[in-house]
Amino acid sequence: MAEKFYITTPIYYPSRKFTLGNCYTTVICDAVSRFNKLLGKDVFFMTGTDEHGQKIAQAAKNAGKTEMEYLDEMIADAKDLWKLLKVDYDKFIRTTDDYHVSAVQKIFKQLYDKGYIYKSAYKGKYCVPCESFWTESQLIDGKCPDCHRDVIDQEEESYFFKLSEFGDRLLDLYKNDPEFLQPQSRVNEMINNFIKPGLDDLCVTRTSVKWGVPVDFDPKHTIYVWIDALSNYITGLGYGSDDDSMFKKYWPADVHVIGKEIVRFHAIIWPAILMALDIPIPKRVFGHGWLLFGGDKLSKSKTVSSVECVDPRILAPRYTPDAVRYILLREIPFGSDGNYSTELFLERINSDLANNYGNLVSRTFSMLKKYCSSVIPEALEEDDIDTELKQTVFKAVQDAKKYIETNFDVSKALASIFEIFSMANKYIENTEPYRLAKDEEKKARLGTVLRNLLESIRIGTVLLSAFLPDCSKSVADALHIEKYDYEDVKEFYMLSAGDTVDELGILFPRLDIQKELEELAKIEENKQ
RNA sequence: CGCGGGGUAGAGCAGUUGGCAGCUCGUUGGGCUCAUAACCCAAAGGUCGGAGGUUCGAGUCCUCCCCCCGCAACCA
Repeated sequence: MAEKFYITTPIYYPSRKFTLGNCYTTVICDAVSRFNKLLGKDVFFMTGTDEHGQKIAQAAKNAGKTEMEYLDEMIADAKDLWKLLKVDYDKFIRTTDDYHVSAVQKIFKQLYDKGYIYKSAYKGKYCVPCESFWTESQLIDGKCPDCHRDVIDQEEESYFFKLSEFGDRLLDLYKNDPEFLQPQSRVNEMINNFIKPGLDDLCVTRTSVKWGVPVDFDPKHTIYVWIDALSNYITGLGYGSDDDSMFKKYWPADVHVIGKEIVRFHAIIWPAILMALDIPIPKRVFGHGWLLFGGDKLSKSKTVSSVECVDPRILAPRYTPDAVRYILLREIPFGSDGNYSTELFLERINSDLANNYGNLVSRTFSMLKKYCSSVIPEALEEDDIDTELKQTVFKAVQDAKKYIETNFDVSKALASIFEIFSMANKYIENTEPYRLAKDEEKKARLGTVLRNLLESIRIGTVLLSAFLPDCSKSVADALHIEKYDYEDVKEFYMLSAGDTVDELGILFPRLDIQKELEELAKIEENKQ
């Protein structure tokens, strides 16, 4: 039976439309998911939305809608976005789904029955008009950060989760399984900042927030974000429902991919909840860096400069979904932050997609048509230079797998694949097929060279299918590649000699960057 | 002294256990002509944030200082 692989994005909060930052996390997961499918694994990839809480209720009210009307629209938009970016998830969970709500109530009851949840009082600074609690550190000049009015000390009856009991077990977890939290630099941050000073119990219900899952045995309490949202990773598999076969099959998760801002919740609170429930903890938590936009985090809370156009809904149709996926997957180094700018995006399209990959495919197909009537030739010989090409290709194949499997390092994996195309471009220069074509006696050599090029393109393209599904499919279709399988990229000469390849258009037209920047600026102006 | 990350060529970044400072893009020059003014080769460009120290030798180890950025517990 195929090895299983369960990967998740966080569930996003739809209080605003999703940004490129949400796309980043999701596209990483999609690429890792697709790559593991390529490796033959039984993959389950889940994403979704966290739909409860004050801000959703407020956003719905502002829009003059009921919560569900508001949410259904936001979720439709989110799903359109994932479709646009070719995100091939297996399940989309909404925390308003019935099975999730009832499972969360069961989880809450289980924790309560086991003695991990108790009733007490939450003390905090309360803003009456905003109906919100704030911490000391959130206050601005001692006033409410939202409306800037005075806050009062207020107590509220609440249930608490005994997080404080799990410090030692969490330390053991990090110690015994150093791979658990990636990148590992975050482990120290967790230990020094949170565990060493001592964990406090966690307030897990609110009476002041109505839009949420009620505690079934004490309905004036609403289950607050932690237990509701984090549980999605297991309720989405049917945990706490009548049919938990998916849970049995796929849990524990192979990886939760998250942004670094929520590492704490996934490396401390979530494992503690699972420990309390006697459920195995996920194998890995990967906290990726941020897409920085002119030095700032590309978040929904900060306004994006109007000169720059960063809406994936505009970029993907204009420059292809693959191009958007490429910049997201390639530009951010493993575990740290990466810079995004429109200029960089356009330059990457030109240098990597158009010049390197697109042009390689274009010139190879063109020569094949001119010199071989588009018929795939046999490779009848092997020179040193051919061996060198093959070695580079095989190394890239291994490296791509290694980077994905050990670190989810999509950026380096993609760089490895592009090594193949760079090498193939050099190979053309060094073998000069256009010169061989002029000499009838060198026909066999010409055939070998073109065949080796086609095979390199085939291998690179199949690997690329995990990252850039559209352009790779065009190339694969033209070459009549039917199945995408990692086993097939470990060998040369898998294409059928004598088969005729199809015509293939330009994959990525070269862009005039100045002109595009001006065009995008115009689009941005018209939007306002 | 709260914790952590970072300061390396015009830009974005790599630099393993200390051993000739690298990569990509851009720039400049040359080559090729199959190709999307693409491709290939070469060159220019860095006092590795600053000051001390250890060492035969420090981007790398130690000390101090400066600058940038996150986190700091209930912000989804």
